[in-house]
Amino acid sequence: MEPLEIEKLTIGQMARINHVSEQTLRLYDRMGILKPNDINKQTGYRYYSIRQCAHLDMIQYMKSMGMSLDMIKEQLGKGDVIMFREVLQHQLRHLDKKIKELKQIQEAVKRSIINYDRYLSAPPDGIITTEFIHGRKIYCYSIDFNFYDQEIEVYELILQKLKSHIRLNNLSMNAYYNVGNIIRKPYVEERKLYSDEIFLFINDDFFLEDIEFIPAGLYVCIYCDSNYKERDYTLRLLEYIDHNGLTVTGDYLCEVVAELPVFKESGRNMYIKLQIPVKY
Amino acid sequence: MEPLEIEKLTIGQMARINHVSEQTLRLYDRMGILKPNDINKQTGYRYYSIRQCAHLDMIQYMKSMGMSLDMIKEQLGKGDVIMFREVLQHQLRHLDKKIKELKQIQEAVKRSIINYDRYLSAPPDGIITTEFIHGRKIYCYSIDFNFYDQEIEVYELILQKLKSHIRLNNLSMNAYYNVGNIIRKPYVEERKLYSDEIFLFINDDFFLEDIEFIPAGLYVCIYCDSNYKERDYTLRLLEYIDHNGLTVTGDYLCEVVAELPVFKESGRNMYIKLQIPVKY
DNA sequence: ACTTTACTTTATACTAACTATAAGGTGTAT
DNA sequence: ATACACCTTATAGTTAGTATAAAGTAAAGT
Repeated sequence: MEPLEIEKLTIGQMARINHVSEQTLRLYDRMGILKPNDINKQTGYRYYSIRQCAHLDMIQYMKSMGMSLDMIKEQLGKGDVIMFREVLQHQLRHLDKKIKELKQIQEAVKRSIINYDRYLSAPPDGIITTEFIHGRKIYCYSIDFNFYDQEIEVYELILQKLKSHIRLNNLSMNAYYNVGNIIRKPYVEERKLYSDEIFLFINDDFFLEDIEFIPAGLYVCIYCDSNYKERDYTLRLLEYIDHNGLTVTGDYLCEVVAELPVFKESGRNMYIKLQIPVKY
Repeated sequence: MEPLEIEKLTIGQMARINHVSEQTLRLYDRMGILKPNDINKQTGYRYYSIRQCAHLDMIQYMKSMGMSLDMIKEQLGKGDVIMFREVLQHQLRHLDKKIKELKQIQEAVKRSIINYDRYLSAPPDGIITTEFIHGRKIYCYSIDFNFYDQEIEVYELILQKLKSHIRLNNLSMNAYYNVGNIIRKPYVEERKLYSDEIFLFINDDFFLEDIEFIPAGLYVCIYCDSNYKERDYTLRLLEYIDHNGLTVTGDYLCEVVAELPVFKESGRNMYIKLQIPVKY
């Protein structure tokens, strides 16, 4: 360790022992947060006193609690002890909020990875499978026309509406990517493509009114790599049911398995799973 | 809701339905992240297709997971599906680290508030009290000279060394503000001010080797609003012990109760509590 | 057709808390 | 005397936008 002259630390020494950069110290000087003890009028060299480390410590401590330099300057300049406590309390609430936000994001990333793996291991496009699917909870959102009467572009408008709805009702955006549409059992039985609802899958810990439960059971499914094909594939699924003499036992669901990164800007690029509950 | 021409959304409409600002869309255009579908050569007006909402969604989704715009541009441009999963995994670890950091800061703020309250309710400077104090854990750090032989300015140098030590050993900076110095029992019994160790109080959940346990017991204490007075007040405490015929039962501790915001840049401004365990 | 209003364009500057660089002056050791 | 480490200021870059100005355009009302 270099020998230090305790009352005349150069900017470099001050920076080194406090683990900040010289530029940072110059910035603090210019901002009036920490002025050097002494400045040589001729050369402009800054000289700090070792005692100023305490001040710098305080700055770093306040900074570590998420305060801005302006706030710090204000607090240090004012010196109101009671006020300082309030600032700390406020900081505490702020941190709480931030941690919650990050945790939500983390949940979203985790679910995204799961979806991704589901996509990678999913049967190829166009294949009809019979699967046992566990019970799920969904939140339905009504639209004022038949989804299948419209051009596929209208899908975007519906999504926008749903997003606004979620925003307005302060619902968590977490579930957003697990969206789908539903055809109620009577229409399925009539072989009629009629849907005026879209839905979101809901996590168990995400509580909300108006949640519907989709029971576990056997489903015939078909996977599909573009929502332009949905209509066609749904008809295939219904044909399969008729051909095999199955009985429809509930609502049809079109579930988005994965929304893929859109590489070309030409529209949604998704892998969807069309499913109808049946019994033999 | 205004009527929208699905294939020719102006920048304002596009901004509104996606809840971003027009400037943001212009920025994305300039950065090449999201180019409008069509630009009028004469007027320069940007026109977006409703299908581009999907692209914007993806951008916001990736952003919500903490990716920078540059990363997003790279990912969208490259279109590597497997790579995307890795990016998500990386993001997950990154978020974990950030959450941990925030929690640590939160702990620090909480302790700071407690210290503050302790300070506000503490007896005034110079008063000698007798207190029962609970058991505590400390981490000691040796220095190579007698603390009391030095000018008080050397305290700063010791703190710097301690900070470096903590940093080098990857210890949590959490405990930093609860620092103090210790005089071992034999020296106290000899009424000699000799200390070559400083210590940090350690939370229960902060595990580490070389932790010492300071037992619970009765202490005579004196509070002190400046470390310039420590020597003097320690002598007063020893006099008090002699005068009342008490027996010293352990090490002397000088504990920093609160490090106050340093309002003037003239040095540390702290409230300390000097304490010696005794029996009658 | 004319005006008003709402909307669009570009360019520039600002935010926060630094970091990086250039061009030039200073301190000290050999 | 000179090499080298260090210091100075000034300027620009970073991120992901926001704010503003000055000027051009579209649409609606009259």
